[in-house]
Amino acid sequence: MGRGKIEIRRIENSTNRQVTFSKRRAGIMKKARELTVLCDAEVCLIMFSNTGKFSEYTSPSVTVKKMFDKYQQVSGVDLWQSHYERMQEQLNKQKEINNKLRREIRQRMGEDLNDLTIQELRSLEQNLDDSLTIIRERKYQKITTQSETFRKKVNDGRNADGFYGLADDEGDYESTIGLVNGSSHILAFRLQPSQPNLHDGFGSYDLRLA
Amino acid sequence: MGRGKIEIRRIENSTNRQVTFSKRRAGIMKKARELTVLCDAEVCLIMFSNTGKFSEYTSPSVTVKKMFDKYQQVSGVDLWQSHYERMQEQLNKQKEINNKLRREIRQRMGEDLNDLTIQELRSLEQNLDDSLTIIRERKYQKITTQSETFRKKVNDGRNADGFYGLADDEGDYESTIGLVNGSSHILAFRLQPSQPNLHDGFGSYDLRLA
DNA sequence: AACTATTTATAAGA
DNA sequence: TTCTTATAAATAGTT
Repeated sequence: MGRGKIEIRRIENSTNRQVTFSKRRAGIMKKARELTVLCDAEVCLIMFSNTGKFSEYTSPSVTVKKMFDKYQQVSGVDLWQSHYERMQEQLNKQKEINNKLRREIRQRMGEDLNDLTIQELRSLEQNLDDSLTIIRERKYQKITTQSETFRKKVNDGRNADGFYGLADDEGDYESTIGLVNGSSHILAFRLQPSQPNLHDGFGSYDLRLA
Repeated sequence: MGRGKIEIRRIENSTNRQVTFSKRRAGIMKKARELTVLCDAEVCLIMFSNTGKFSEYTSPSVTVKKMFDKYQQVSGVDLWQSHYERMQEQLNKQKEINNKLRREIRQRMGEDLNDLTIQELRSLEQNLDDSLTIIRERKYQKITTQSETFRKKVNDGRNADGFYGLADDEGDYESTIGLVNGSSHILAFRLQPSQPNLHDGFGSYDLRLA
């Protein structure tokens, strides 16, 4: 459609090619626009010239992103795949680590011990024994500090009529603990009071489900 | 360009609209193809008809995905963002859970106890004490079973010349355990021998780094 | 960037 | 749908 017929093959003259691109780009964009309006269609046209120049037309009713999403749906091609897979892999690794940590904790609670060898059981026992020593020490240390503080407070105040020994204070704490323990939830002693939003749909903290 | 001139406005007759879509779709695709060849351009054309029928043309030198990637680069629009963010969020949640689990384990090892109240310390202590009881029980049970098996094996064989008591068997296991313990790595008792590929770049099992 | 001879696309009809 | 064809539209080559 012009002064002469042309073969559909690459235009070797660079200037000519550029000019033809401009003309035909305008033409095809007009066609896209017309198709959109006449036929109530959704059209997305993206072009890069030889020289990297970018042009696009998208029907007013949609966006490139929407067309893209739609394209994925109908074509079955998952355009995210490479991005998605990489992240999915990371996620799976995290979940795997998660499961191992959960198992670790379960074993430290005396569950899930069947696969352990006697050596491992001994090692675990020793580890727990050592930890228990440290924790007891810490507890006593804290109790002592706190009862000191309490006694000081009481003595400093106007009613210096009592003496609060270590045993009595321990008794007071005992009753407080009653609110916390008794739950069989594995993380009860730490997570339940202070971390309310742990159930996120990816894996709750119920380690028995892991 | 036809028997009569038409206005560029939605064709109300549905059949007509369909027919026109078909014809013009063929036309625009031909144009896209010609533009690709003549001008050495990259073209991506995606269309959905009124009725949801999908058609596309992509220059042979590229793919739809490449075109979209390029589109993102030049347009600045990040087409993956929403997907990416959703996954990133999941990943962060997993990491957070992981950190909590790691802390849980650290505390069960007697570390990171500073933030715990006395009640929590007591609860932890009790929990560890109970667990220890269970683990000891399991260990003795396993040792007994194993020494029974061993004794039976020896007695069943031709040299029924010895009696192996519990203490002796334990002694044997003791020496084997020597290979496992002694490591201060937190998961030594379980993970080191059987899970070699834990260091994945996202966070090693050294809980002290968490 | 305009012009215009010509080719090409397509609206309407069959 | 597909083909036909009169006519509108696009555009190659030119200025």
